Amino acid sequence: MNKTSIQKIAADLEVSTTTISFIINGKADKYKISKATQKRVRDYIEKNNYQPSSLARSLTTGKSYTIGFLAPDIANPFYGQVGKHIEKRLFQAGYQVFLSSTEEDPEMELKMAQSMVQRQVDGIILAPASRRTLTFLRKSGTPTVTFDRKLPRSKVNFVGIDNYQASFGAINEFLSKNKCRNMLMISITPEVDTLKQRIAGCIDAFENQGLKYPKHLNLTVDYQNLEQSCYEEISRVLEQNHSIDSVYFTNNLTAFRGFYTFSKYHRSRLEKLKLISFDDLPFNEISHPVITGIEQPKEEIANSCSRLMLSLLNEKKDQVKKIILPVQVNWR
Amino acid sequence: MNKTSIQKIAADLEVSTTTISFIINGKADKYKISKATQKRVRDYIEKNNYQPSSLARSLTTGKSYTIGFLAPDIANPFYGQVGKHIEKRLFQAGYQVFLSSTEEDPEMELKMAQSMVQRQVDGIILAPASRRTLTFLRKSGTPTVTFDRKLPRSKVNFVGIDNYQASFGAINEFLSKNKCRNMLMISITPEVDTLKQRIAGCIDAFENQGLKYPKHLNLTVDYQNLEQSCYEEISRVLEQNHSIDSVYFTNNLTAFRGFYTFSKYHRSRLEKLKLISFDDLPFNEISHPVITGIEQPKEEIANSCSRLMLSLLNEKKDQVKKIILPVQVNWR
DNA sequence: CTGAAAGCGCTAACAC
DNA sequence: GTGTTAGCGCTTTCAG
Repeated sequence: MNKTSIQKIAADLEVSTTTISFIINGKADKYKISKATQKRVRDYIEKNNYQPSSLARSLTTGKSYTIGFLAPDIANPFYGQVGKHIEKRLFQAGYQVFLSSTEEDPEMELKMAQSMVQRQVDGIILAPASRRTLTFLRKSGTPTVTFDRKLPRSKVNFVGIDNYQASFGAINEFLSKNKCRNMLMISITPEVDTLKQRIAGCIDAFENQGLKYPKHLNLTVDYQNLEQSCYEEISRVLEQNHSIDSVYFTNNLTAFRGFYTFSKYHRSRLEKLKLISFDDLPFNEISHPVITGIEQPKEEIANSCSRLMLSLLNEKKDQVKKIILPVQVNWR
Repeated sequence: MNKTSIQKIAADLEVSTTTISFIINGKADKYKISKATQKRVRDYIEKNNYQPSSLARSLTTGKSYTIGFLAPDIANPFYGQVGKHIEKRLFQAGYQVFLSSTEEDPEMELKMAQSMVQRQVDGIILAPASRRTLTFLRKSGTPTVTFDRKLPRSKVNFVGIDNYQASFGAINEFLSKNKCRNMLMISITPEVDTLKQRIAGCIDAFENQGLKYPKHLNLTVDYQNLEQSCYEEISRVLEQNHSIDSVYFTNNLTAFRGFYTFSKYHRSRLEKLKLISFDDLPFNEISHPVITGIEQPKEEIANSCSRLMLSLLNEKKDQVKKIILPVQVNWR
């Protein structure tokens, strides 16, 4: 059992705790601990499977070498990938990352953030669902990097894309390429700025083409009840409107579930539609029909978040950075 | 900044640390702290945004109320979902879960497990990639629950399915239903027992039907290089063999990537095939053709893991449990 | 080269 | 009802 402690070793080996601490932390040579002592200590550690307590260490040093990662849903391909890459990156830098899903719930998010702060994470990377969390983090003095979502007028480090521009650009080009006019747009409840931006970008792209976006085709489905809600909304619109010629899924959730609905219940309509989605799932490539995808640079986002966090941690400059990365449209 | 401590409050408010500790930990009434004092302390805490240090608390109490979760890949739908549910469950029980991806790498897995033990997690739930990690965990005395993968002859708590039986049952029924004889089987490098069991189940199902499984159709693709490897292996077999009538994807990775390969490069062949996969992705339902899925009860697995862990934590009985859950075949 | 000792923030047995 | 105090396991300054 993990009862070994630095004191015990000290007692058993009749050396002082200092000596052991130095050896464990690679300062043995610096403090010129004799090779013999070093070996004795190392052997003992090896033999007794001793694991130094990070807790105690963190308590003394004030650093825990842990980073919290909060996203709405770790099982979502986008957040999952970003999280995984960040984890890998920071692990290489000596940090352990704690991933958690907030389920898009402000209470939950705040609680988790608090819990992490209490555990003295050195920093937090998050796709914020609520401003309260951010306020809390600022007050607590925790180095924070946000990604994916930018809350209007908040002064906090950010890594992500320009949702408005990305959406505008892609839809603009889409409209030039295809003679589509009646574009169904499917979004989840757009409390988050991200989705509002994407929707606005689309509408403005229509305008830019001298068209007017048909407002009744701007659908919102319920995040908590995606399958059912998709089915109802899509069916409703299809019954009313026979001239839909294209669909814009504004994120990967609506892309999959929306496509699913069409595929299962409105297959005949599907064939004739031009499809485009924000976020690009591997699935987009082999669906029938294929779906053009606006792809976020997940790995780049993860890298930037990691780098930014590390620089925050090391350099302590509290200048706020916004890193905006380009998207890539995969036309199909 | 987070410099407030219980001592500081004590000094400022001229009460003792004990009093504050009791109030924070909900023992105020038990120890009959006066309402007035309680209020003063609570107000102070509120106002100064005081966050008690879990580190210090854990150090004293020996409990950290954290659980580690290790899986090969959090971004994989199966592990991601299981992880997410466990997280939710245990969070309700007052525990925070730390999810991490091991990338199927024994070194990495061990390192992460060690790091977690050093942080004094109260327990670890993992889909083990290597026995070393398990040995380490046993030695360290950390309550451990494994899921998904069972290492032969290891005495450790386990939650999962019977891969052999599930595979056998499904393929057996598949063979009765469909007149298939030439079944391509696609697996990733089956170092893990899980996949070996699934393969064996399939082969025995053939035998059970009085058939002999055509060994050259048992394909193995490279986990690290899935896309390329799938392409090469599948193409190679298809060139040699024109009578393939069905495909068995032995996990969700080969299911998606295998289907992808067929869809992109061998579409014409795909139409005539009967498909079945271990693990059932939402995608299976709307692919063309559809894919029958052997579905693991992800939520049940998560629940059982959580319950088992909690009972380990509370009851301290070290009797080893193996919980085997049934699968469900979604015929399509 | 090594040891003594203070202190990180909190809990809880024991005192008053 | 509230205070005192001894740890929890580690780091690190200061002595020797």
